[in-house]
Parts: sequence; structure tokens; C-alpha cells
Amino acid sequence: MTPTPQATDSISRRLADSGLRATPQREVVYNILLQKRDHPTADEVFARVKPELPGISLATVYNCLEALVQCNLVRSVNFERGPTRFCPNLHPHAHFHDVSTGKTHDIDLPADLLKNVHGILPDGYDASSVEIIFRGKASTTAAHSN
Amino acid sequence: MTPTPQATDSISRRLADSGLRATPQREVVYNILLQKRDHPTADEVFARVKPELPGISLATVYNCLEALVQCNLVRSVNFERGPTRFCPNLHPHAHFHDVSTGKTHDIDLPADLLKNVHGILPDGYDASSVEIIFRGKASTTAAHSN
DNA sequence: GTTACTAATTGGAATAATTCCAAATCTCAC
DNA sequence: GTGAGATTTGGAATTATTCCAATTAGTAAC
Repeated sequence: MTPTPQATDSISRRLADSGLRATPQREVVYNILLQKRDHPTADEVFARVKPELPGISLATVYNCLEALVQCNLVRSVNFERGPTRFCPNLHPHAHFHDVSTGKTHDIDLPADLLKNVHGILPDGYDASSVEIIFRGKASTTAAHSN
Repeated sequence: MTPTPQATDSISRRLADSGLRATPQREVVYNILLQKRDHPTADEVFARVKPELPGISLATVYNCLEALVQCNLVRSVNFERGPTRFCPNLHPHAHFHDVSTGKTHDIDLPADLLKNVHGILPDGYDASSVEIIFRGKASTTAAHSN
């Protein structure tokens, strides 16, 4: 649950690999995402970062999130209509959007299923990524993560 | 490819089933969606409807689309960031978003795969729907539909 | 360590998509 | 035909995001 000690190192490397610099703003934004994995919006990230970096601007938060997405440290998710949400990227996972709580849960995506899903594509379709989004209700016992 | 003759009947019934009225605007909007299944945005639908119904407003197009979605005649899809897109709902299908052309292709979703996908949900998660969105490139030979 | 170059940040303005609202209009049931 | 409620309309308002120009910060070469 606490950020890993080598997080700062890894973010530097990852950013550098994509030709981007590791700035304090980017590091703080990333750590905020790691701290509470509830798929926050850019606005929510902004609010959480401000106490730590009072001078930061919303535009910078957008920039940082974009940079983190670009270097594959973070994934962006879009549910219908609303603002884009962000999660630090681990292993392949689907998203379950609970319509009664509004919360989003990560659902582990087994490799073989991922393969089967790609298998439905006809010849000539070359998918670089696939996003799977469930909508429904999660019982309270299931709703521990968010 | 041409709208089915009984489309007007079926839309009336479907709307009524959801407690909604069948207005000329709703019928025209629905027929427009049937005529060209290229997943248009609300703006695009507006542009296509105007020649037929010059007095229609954009707000009404949004209202009509919402009504059609509500009674399950139409499905709304959201790719990252951009505006919501609409398709007349047939059988279960995934979406392939071609990043080079911007076009969206329907991908047939076999029942057994759909079942497998739902199978990854842990106990306590009850999904009412699932959306599968591929991103990538389609070869020109594959890209006949849009 | 300066210098010079480029990237990143900032705040505010601008844009895009959608929703809200109040007034006019239409529809259906009676 | 009248009345209640649904629908449409146009414009204003909102939300999320992007753009922009000016400043600041980081980096590499000397």
C-alpha cells in the first residue's frame, strides 16, 4: 500500500526511455496515483497534489498525466461521458464500473482470455490494445477495492 | 442497407415499452442511424437530420439519442476523450477503433466468448453489460465497413 | 560554473461536448 | 375540445480539456 522505495528510480528510467524528463511534479503526480488507486480524475489528482506542491497548476497535472500515460506508467480509462480517469498500470486488467457507487474496480485479466478476446478479430485487424469495461453492481462484500 | 419497412413500427413499440412517445424527431434520428452505420457523433447526426427536419435543434438530437439509447434501440460508445458515438443496436458486438483512419468497425462477439469474458468476474460482481474496445490498425482490405 | 538550448510549468483564455432551463408546442386520454 | 404531462427549442451555462505565450528549470558542452 505504501509507495515502493524504488518508485522514484523507476519513474526516472521510464520517463527517460520515452525521452521525457523526471520533474518533481511528475514524480508527485505519480506517487499520488500509487497512494490511492481509486481511478481519480485529473481534477481529483490536482486536489491531492496541491497540499504537497502548492504552486502546481491544473494544466501541469494534465501534462504530467499525459507524460505518465505516454511512458506506460499509467493507464487512462474512459467510462461513458465523464472525465478521464487514471490508474497506475500493473498487469493487464479489465475495469468494473459500479453504477450504484460510481467506483471502479480492477479485474484481473488472465492471459488466455486476453488471447481469446483478440481471437475474435477477423483477418486484417491488428489491435495494439483492448479495453474491457463492465458495468453493473458489486455486492458490498466484493467492493473492498476501488 | 435500406431501412427496413417495419422500422417505424418497431421504434414506436420500443419507445412505448419504455414509456416514451414516438415523435417524428425520434423516428428521423433513428432512421438516420440506420442509413449510415458509421458510428456518428451527435453533431454528425444533427447535420444529417437537418435536411429532413430543418427546424430541429441540437438539443433535440441529444434528447432523441438519449431516448433511443434508453429503449435499447441504440447503443452509445465512448472512445478515449472524444465525443460519444452512436450505433443502432443489433447483436452483441465489440468495437474496433482504427487509429489511422479514425473509423470504427463492429466486431461480432460470439456468445461463448461473451460468456468467458463475464467469467473473469469474481463472486459478488454482477455485470449488466460489457463493452470491448480494440484500438489498432485495420488493413485496407479489412476496412470495408465503418 | 557559465552559457545556451530545449523542455516543462504556469495561468488564463479558448474550445468542444454536453447539459440545463424556461417558454412554446404537441399529444394523448378523457 | 380541454387539460396534464411530455417534448422540442434556442440560448445560456457547465464541464473537461487544450492551447498559448511568457517564465522557469534542467542539461549538456565548454
